[in-house]
Amino acid sequence: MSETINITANQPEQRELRYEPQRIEEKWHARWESQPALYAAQPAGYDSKAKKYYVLEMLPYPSGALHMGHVRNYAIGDALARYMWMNGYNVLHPMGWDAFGLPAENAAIKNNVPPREWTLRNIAHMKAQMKRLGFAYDWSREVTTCLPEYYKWNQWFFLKLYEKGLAYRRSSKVNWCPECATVLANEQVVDGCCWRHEETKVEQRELEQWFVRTTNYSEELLAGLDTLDGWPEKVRTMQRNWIGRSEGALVDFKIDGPVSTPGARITVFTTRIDTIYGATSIQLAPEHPLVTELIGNDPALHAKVEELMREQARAKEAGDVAAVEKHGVFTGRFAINPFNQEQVPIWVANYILMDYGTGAIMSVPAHDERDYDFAHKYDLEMRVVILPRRTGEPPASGQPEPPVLPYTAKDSLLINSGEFNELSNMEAIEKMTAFAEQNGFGKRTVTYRLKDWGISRQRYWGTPIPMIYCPKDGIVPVPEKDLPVLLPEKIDITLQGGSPLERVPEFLNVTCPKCGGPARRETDTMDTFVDSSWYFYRYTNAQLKDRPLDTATVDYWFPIDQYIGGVEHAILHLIYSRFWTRFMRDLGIVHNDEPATRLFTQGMVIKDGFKMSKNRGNVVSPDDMVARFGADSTRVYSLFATSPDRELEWQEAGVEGVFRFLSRTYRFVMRNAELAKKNPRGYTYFAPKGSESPRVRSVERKLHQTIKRVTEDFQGRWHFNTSIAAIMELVNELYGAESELVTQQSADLLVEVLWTLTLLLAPFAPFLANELWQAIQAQPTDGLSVHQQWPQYNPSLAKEDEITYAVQINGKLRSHVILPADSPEDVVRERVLADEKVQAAIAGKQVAKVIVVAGKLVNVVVK
RNA sequence: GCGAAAGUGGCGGAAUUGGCAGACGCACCAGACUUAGGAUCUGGCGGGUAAAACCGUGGGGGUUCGAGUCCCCCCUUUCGCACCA
Repeated sequence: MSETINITANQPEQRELRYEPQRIEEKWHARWESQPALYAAQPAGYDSKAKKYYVLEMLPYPSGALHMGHVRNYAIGDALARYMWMNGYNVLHPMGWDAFGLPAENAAIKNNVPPREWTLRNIAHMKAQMKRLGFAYDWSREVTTCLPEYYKWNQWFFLKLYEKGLAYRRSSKVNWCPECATVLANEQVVDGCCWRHEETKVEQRELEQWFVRTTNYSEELLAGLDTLDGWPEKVRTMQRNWIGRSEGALVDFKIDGPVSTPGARITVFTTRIDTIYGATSIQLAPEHPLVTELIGNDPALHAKVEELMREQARAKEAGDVAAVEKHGVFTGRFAINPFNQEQVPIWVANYILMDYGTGAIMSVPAHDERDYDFAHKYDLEMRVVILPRRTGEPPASGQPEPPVLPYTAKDSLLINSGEFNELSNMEAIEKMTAFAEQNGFGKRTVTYRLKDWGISRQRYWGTPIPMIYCPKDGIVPVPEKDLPVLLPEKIDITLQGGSPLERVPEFLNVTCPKCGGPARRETDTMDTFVDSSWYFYRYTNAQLKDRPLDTATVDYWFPIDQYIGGVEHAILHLIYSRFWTRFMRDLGIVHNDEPATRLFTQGMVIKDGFKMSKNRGNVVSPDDMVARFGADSTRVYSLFATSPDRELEWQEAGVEGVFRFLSRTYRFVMRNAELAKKNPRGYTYFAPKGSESPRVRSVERKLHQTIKRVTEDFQGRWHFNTSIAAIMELVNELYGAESELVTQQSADLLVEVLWTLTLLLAPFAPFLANELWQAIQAQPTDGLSVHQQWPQYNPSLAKEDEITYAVQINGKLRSHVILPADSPEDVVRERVLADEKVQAAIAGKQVAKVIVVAGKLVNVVVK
């Protein structure tokens, strides 16, 4: 690269014109460090009259070093922040660290360095990298989640959750990752494996855990998605599926024969009560509490049920639940269908889940694929109770061969269903649910797939849960005045046997706040997703000592105008933080329902077709790119290679191309900077006097077209790849017209071009833009940055004077005709038909039609 | 299996509403300047042809004066969901 070639080093006049990003960037980096407020989009107070804009990128985990995915994410956010800043907005653009988590403990074990030290060291390094890359963050608002100043408020929120009944403790089957040696939330299990250890199967363990009642907000979290039209549809769909709302009914089936509790029933959940006359068995989950009683003392049955249970557990671990073969066993007992008083056999089946609905279903093999498979295998009765109704056709009397469609269309028709015959499916659901309710054996209900959020983690490096267990008083919350519950510094971390905090007596042993007697502290810590559920509120006032946030300040800044991050957080972080916002709203400390009105999910950065990873050896280091090409080239390439929503294949040759473009830009501006200095900016428009060259007018037009294109990309689809391409085109045009542009006659325009070019570059290449901006000022610019004003375009100057019409004969391109832009249609038609090539092509034929598309094309249709 | 998105030169990608396919960049080729070039500048660059014609946006149909774009069928890739009763 250029630094190895130094031919011009002893030629001062040329040396000046060589683009040396390292020199420029070091210079501005130092300046921004000493005067951050002038060069980062640092917002005015929350009482500012200026319109606010809160742009946020997801905060990183301080793993050690930035990777290209970070750089891309922040390059997008930074471009937007700078653009909004130049448009006069009061811009909030903060950054912080999602600093708790397991890697710090692993590093502690491996390298014998305390997690805190490891984490803070990584933060220092990554922060330096961010600054070197020129991201304009307001570091006075930095949030680091592993510091007591922050996690104190996690604990405070936990106490509030507990107070409101939204945090509770219970024993339950939980997901356990043996690699992490801790519990995982449902959201953290992907295909039966740990979200951090994709190869590690999650086990099921029975443990006492703290849960947060996210399900209290199921309905609201779902309904809120409809208001988020600034979010990608994909993310909204994923959240809808995750919440999994399902309307249906609970129906009680009495158990036939003797039972220990008189009147014992099996309650099933169904969304298809209309098919209940086709229910030919009841299926229970192997863990259903009634199973033990129903199968009595038969050891063979017990063994069989246990086998079913194991099959189900294995299937869950394997992740591919649907592919597992259905098995079941008949309990020997029967239940009574409350609609027709029929006896139906009760089975236990491995495909029935205890944690959805009631863990019991009515099996309708004729209208449900799964039930059909099962019934087919065990030769159970199938009864068709619903048919498509065809106009004019009498109800079918014979029974079609199952499987039948789960028929739900408007023209469906019930049969074999007693008094409900002849109803359509939808009518039947209404009437049969009402019937069940009136007769006291059923009721309307809604179930959700969303579960409460298990937040206990048996790890050290997280927020201690502020709870105390007293032998006398039971569970006692730590009083607010005693917060924060500090993490002990000296600790021996291993991955075995429960939380490392259990082995720290001075942490574990406390006195009960109620009775003063000896008590035990909770040793589990909080899921780190608690930290990221509300961090963006803290940015609005990161120094606040006595409260997590100041409501008036939050009211000013929220909701976040633009949130930017990876789609991998579509469910986890983005559903927890939506919950947390509602929880805070109900506490009365914020007033918005949703944290962010717009969400943008950027594509991944890959290399050689794969995600960058150390194992694969295809990692591209940002430091290396910055050292070789500079921060500006690295940033601009990450925006230029493709549009921000798409996957980006990192190609070093592409970075070189961008470097060349920035070099060309640098040289053009610098070698004309003197002219700009001598001629103050006074351009209104370049009035054509008839004497200037068309090339000069062409530059003026291109200038305005470029402003238009870049501005529209910011306002619309964020296709910065085309914005940058547009600026490249402008620079190419300038090179072609330079000799005609540098005359005193065109000085006004040239000065305008230099200014505009510099301003257009500012959101993308801030170092270079500031350098060039400074170079073209007549006066010293101390205390000012390039981000003064976004350039405006003049539509009439952007318009072409002449238009080259494409001329087609029968849809095939045959000629071009140049005409004045404002030519009326009949003139266009006339001139085109008079064209030599057109004449030749239509000779001897009859012109049937001439289609004129104004400003673009003419199609002559001939026979 | 269900759902969504995407398939364009050697490569990354342009082409918001149907209107000149391949902008911009990479790679490559040629020329200029040079002692030199991996610097810089200028030009070329989908296939095909001497030049045309002609063929070209995953494949096959269709609508239209005109289709990368709209409709139908199919193929491939990526992502999401997947016994949710």
